[in-house]
Amino acid sequence: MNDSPHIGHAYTSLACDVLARFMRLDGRDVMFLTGTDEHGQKVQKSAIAAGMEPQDFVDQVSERFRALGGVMGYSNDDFIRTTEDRHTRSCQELWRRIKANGHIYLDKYAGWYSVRDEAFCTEAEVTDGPGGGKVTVADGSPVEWVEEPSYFFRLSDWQEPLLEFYEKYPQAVAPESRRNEVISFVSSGLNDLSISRASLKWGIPVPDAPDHTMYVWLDALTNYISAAGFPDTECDTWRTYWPADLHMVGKDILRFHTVYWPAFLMAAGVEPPTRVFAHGWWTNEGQKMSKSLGNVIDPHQIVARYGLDAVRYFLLRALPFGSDGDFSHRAIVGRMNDDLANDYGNLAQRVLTMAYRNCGAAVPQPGAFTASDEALLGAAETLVSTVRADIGEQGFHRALIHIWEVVGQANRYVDEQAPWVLRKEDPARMATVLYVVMETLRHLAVLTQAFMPDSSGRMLDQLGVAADARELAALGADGRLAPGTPLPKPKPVFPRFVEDSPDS
RNA sequence: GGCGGGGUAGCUCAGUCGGUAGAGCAGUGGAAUCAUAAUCCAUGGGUCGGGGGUUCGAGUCCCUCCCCCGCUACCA
Repeated sequence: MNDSPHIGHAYTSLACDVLARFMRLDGRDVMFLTGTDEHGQKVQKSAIAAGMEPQDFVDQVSERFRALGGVMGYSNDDFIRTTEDRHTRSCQELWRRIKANGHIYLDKYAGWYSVRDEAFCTEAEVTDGPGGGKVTVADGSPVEWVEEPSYFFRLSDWQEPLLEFYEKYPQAVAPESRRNEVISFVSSGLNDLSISRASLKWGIPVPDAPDHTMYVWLDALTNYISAAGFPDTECDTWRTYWPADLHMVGKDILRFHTVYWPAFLMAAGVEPPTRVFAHGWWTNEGQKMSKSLGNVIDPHQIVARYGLDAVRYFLLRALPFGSDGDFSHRAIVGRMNDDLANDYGNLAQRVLTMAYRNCGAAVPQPGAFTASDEALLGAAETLVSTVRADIGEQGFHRALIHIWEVVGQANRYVDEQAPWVLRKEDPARMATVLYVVMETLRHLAVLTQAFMPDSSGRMLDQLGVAADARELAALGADGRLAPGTPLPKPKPVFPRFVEDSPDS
């Protein structure tokens, strides 16, 4: 972390947030962790470039990441910084255990290091750069020659155990295509990994060898167990939450999380996390985002422009989770207006307004349900198990598609039943119809809470659903809306996005 | 070079065990008028990247070629 957060950072934690919120609504005990990794040469260089001391620099940048959580509405339980004491203790203990188990040895490193990638490179991975220096073949990052004493991790010993691990836990790397990549990489053989730098000061000192600083990825990855309480493996958080059920990462850091990290942990005798999900990257209006192009999307700006819940919805609905995607104005406006305002928001508005005006501003009293009524209610009540399964495998976009199938079904039901006709001809039947849709809306709003907490909460307010009756357990026939419950005057929940007129 | 994933309606994409192509958006026509002019219905003659093959029949299996993306390797 050496700069301000952008949409990619926001996306990673957003997915975690939706998952965490959904699990909590489902009665699960969740620990949702995020934070900042603050060590290494890259950070040190950025600090110098900014004319600051490293600590002051990371204080500032970390604060921006913490603030992002407020802007995006994250419900994280902890926020860890790798410059905290708890993390230093944890890292050094992890090192000691790996070393005590015989997996670390001292040697000399002579080779290339990419500061930008924070990775060591083989001779084959570098080439002559345009400016005369050497750069990586992969993305042209400058590399520098490093020749110094270094501690090494015997990664080469972990090829078989890792392959067995992937075999034993088929879900350990997702999506499937990433799992293939990782297995293919590990199968091709692993080299021992340099895990300390003698020439770097901004980092965690190696135990009993203070002139060495720990490799930034060994340091950074360890944050997960630091926050879980390591090395105190008797504490509640550790016993409850480790091994982690999921690490959510961008595809650029897949290897660190699925090869190095489980190997480090196994070498220390600690159980590795059971799943790592690598999500894709965003482009901006079809273009790769980069600082030099100046088209990096700032989460603050899009939230200010479109609203938080619209952004949250769009990011998770626009593409299959795991794929790359494009953020475009046209696309997000389409989702806002079509899915949110027209289909979902207007469904609520049209029905709530009728109930408010024609049923004494209260939840209507339903009569006997017809087959049509039962069909819609059944679809709504079945939804929870579908969505639970989707989210359980991080299929966020599938979950939303399934929810919106019921939104569409409800709109068709309203048109077929035509409660505005029933109002004159059969008010009792109208009350039943309105009740059925409101009960459907209750299910929809409860399920969309994880994605759009604020809007969904307002919709539940308008349905007269009590604050303590909004968990998944309240879904189904047992938790149905109580007829006679007073309703507030309906207000649109999802605003349409109206373009500024070009001549104004 | 190897491995993996793709190339399907104007756009974004679905297409299970092979049976003569689907959704959403956009467009067109209509219905309705409760509602955020929001909804609903009807309407999609696309060589399913090219070519060849298997089959009674292939986006859907096999071969080959082209293009895109990812991982990985190599460059005497």
